Amino acid sequence: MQNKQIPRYQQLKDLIIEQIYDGALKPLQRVPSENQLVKSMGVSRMTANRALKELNEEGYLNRRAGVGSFVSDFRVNSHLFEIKNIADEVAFRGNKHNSRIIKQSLIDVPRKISRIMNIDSNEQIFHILLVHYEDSIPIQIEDRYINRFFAPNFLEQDFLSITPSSYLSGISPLHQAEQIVSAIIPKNLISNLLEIEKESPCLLITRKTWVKKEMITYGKFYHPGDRYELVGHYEPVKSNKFQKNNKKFM
Amino acid sequence: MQNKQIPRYQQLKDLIIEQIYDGALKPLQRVPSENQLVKSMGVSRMTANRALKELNEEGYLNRRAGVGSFVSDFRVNSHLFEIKNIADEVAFRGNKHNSRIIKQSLIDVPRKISRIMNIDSNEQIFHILLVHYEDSIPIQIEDRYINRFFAPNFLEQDFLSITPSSYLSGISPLHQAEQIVSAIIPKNLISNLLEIEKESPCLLITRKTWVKKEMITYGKFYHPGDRYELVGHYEPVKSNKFQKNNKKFM
DNA sequence: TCTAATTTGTACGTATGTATG
DNA sequence: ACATACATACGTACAAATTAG
Repeated sequence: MQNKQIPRYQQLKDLIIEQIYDGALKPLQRVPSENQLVKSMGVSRMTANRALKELNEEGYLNRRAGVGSFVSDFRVNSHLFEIKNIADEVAFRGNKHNSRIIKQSLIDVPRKISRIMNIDSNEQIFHILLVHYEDSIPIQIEDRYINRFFAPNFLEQDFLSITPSSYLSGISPLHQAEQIVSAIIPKNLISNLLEIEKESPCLLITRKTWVKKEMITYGKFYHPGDRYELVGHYEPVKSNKFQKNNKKFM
Repeated sequence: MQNKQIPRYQQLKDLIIEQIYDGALKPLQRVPSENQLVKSMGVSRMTANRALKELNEEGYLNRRAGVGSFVSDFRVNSHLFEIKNIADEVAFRGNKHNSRIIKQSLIDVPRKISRIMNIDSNEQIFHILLVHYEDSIPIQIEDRYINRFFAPNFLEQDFLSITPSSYLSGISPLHQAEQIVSAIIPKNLISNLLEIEKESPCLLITRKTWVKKEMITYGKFYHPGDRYELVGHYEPVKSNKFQKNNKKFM
């Protein structure tokens, strides 16, 4: 612990976050206990406690009294938990999720994608187009481009058994994400795949995700307007009950 | 400080939150300093610090070193800051917001609203229907019901100069909110007011808000699909810079 | 401009309680 | 019963920011 301007607890946090992002600390792996940090880092127990406590609140770690502190399993639910995995959502409603792969290929970067993702246009990129079903009813079309260096084994994945979102967030937790929601009348290809009338409205979610300041995926997610709703529930954190409940999602 | 099961810092927090909700502590008002709490509550400074620190992080208070701790001004931006005020959004984009009031009245509770809001159907309720414009282009229709006991002076408000959202959250901060986003083709009344083609898609946001476990408002917000987007940007809290920046919104 | 007082921010040391294995 | 680890709590100290005089 050296730097003077940055508080020690923050330096500790940054150190651990860095190791998580670098892969030195992997999901579910144990991180040093408070007392170990006291010895190895030369800080007080309260300082170590604050660092680990805040990392827990921010979703990087899970802590259990009497057990220890562990890196969160971002595959289940990342700290960016607003970004939902469609399969989990369906399962949560007690229904059966499955999917149909329309395309899964390595292609030349389309002009538009090249601009959006800032990738050279004579590079190549993974593209996937698939339909998600809830109890055999189409509920989402996923039309997504994936940086090929981020997920080199993308083509070999079986996306019938694991969703692309789940696979991708297993490689590395997201650092940033952006979602834009709009209402549209989709093109014929989309309405056919969703098995809806030609002029029916759809929710279109355009999502960008980043890892280390680099855009990793860009995708469009189409939902039938009458079969899907984005639900948001907000309440202030009033008691530590909330934090404890939250752990169920980790 | 008495109770045994609940931690003292939590009891302190609950006490202050209660006073904010009861109106004993009003927005912008000063709350006791850490040292005052040490004396009056018989807790240690660290415990008082933890309570006030967490209330700050949760948005109830604003704290400044050398100055003190103050109740947040929920009128500007509540801790449920995901619930945006349309006028602020428009202003943020550098455009001019204005609105047109179609209805502003006290009516018998419609059957459907009675069920949703759990209000006796021979009671009365406020109803407002207005169109929000961004640079004179319709951007949102607000169709909202408001519990008349919560906002007794609702009819006397001039909603051309202050939005209903802003007025309502000035009465009391929200305790809970729910938003459901869907894509629809609106009825003629709505498409006329939004000045869009008959079969154009719209984003429909259905919003419920609660204060003290009681539903205070229920409303539908219609946006032209091609003129409005819900944008969400997510990134993990990596440093305390984030918290400091957040204060700008208070 | 300087000083003192107040308030928050950070940090250390210590102690006790609770949960877990 | 015991050791380990986190949770809470008290006491103390100094630094940084701000305000009042």
